[in-house]
Amino acid sequence: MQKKSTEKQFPAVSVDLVLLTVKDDKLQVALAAREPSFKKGQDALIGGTVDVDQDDDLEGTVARILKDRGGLSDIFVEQLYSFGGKARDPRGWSVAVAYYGLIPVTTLDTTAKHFSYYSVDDLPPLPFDHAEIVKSAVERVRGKGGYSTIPARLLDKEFTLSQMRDIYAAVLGTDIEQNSFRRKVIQLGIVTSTKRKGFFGRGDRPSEIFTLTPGVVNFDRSL
Amino acid sequence: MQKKSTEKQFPAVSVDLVLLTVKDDKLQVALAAREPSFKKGQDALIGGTVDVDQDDDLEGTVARILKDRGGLSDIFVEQLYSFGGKARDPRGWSVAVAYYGLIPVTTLDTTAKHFSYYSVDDLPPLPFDHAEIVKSAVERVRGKGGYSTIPARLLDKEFTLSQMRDIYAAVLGTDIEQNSFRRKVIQLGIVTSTKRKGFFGRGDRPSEIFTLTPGVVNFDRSL
DNA sequence: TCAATAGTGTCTGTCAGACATTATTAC
DNA sequence: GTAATAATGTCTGACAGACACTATTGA
Repeated sequence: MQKKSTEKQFPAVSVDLVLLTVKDDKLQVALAAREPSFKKGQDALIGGTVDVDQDDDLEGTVARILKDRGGLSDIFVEQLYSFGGKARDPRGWSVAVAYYGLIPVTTLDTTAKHFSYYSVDDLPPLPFDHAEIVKSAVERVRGKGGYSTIPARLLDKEFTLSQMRDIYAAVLGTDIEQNSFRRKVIQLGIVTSTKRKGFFGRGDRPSEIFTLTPGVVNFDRSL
Repeated sequence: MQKKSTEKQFPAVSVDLVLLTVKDDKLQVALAAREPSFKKGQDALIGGTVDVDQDDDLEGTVARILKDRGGLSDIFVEQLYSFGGKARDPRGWSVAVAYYGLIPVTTLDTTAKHFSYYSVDDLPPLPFDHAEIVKSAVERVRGKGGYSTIPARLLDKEFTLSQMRDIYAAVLGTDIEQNSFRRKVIQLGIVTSTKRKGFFGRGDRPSEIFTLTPGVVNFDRSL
């Protein structure tokens, strides 16, 4: 669509990722020091501009950024919202397509070394409208968390129901009754037993190890 | 962010609106004949490119388009999803920030004259990825419809509970039990009685006239 | 009177929350 | 044995769905 200099001007388009994990039983966001000259060095959302030559689509931009900035691939991400206007960046009209991603803390510990982590309830000052973007992401995850398997993306592939419950409690910020949780995730087929037992939990008694049942993402009943 | 000709190229950014209404007890989408030279005249989503000089932000773009194309203002709209990539428009990399809007059919009848209406379950061929965008919008409205007052935006300010139930049934595509619906919307304070009665419904017996209670948007229980 | 829609009363099965109880390990 | 966590049993109140019933109008 871009042709001559008489052509219409388009806004700058970037992708920003709210990368979330659960660390110390709290929902935390991974931030990275900015690399562009503007506000260089300040902790901000992991992001970058769309590259129309390299990227096939917006998801491609997200994947490229995750690879470049953190050496990460195959991360669960979902589009959040697009923020666009002339005021959000002093350099001019811009559009940020925001995504959020969920990643087990074990994956972050073994790969991405360059991130800083902050509890989502206690953020440092962030540039542009990044604070608002984080807030939206947390709202979305907390909102959908009660009736979807999205928070389970913060777990390793194999997990115990105690671990799963802890993750849900951390994401939702509430206590969850043990038996209700068990009944539900088992009855609705959300998890599948591996028939093996292990000590992944924190207890003395070994617990059954589960995996997510493929394909189950939403459930009607609430937690 | 745009400076010299050595500057990075950005994708074209446009806004597309899925304008929905309930007509003949069916959820329908309003389409307009395209004005740009490319595919001119074909029915497509109501949309246009962001104008960095005229528009303050994306919502401003939506408002301008609604005004220009249909003479409409103060319409309920909500951002849906952003579609971006190099393949969706043969002219090159583009980003469409999609919105959906809900409007009472009475408003459309008295103002916007230039739209065509199609049942969302029986769409004509649409350019670009507009069919996919409509599908997303319908999924979103159906999904959120069961536990939010969003479908009520398809009603006039004053309405009877029968009308409201008809709208919800049309949006969700299901029958809704009369008494459950009444109990719920009244108990949860979703509607407020005007204490007046009228014949807005389709029956012989006059029915109580309600308005939406301001501020109530989501409810925990399902329909 | 009847037809049509508005509105109410009530039963029942399901389920989340609460909480008590039993099971299996480490020490 | 005790401490700790895993897993199960069971009661209860809330509520959605179903459906019968009453109320108020036009014709």
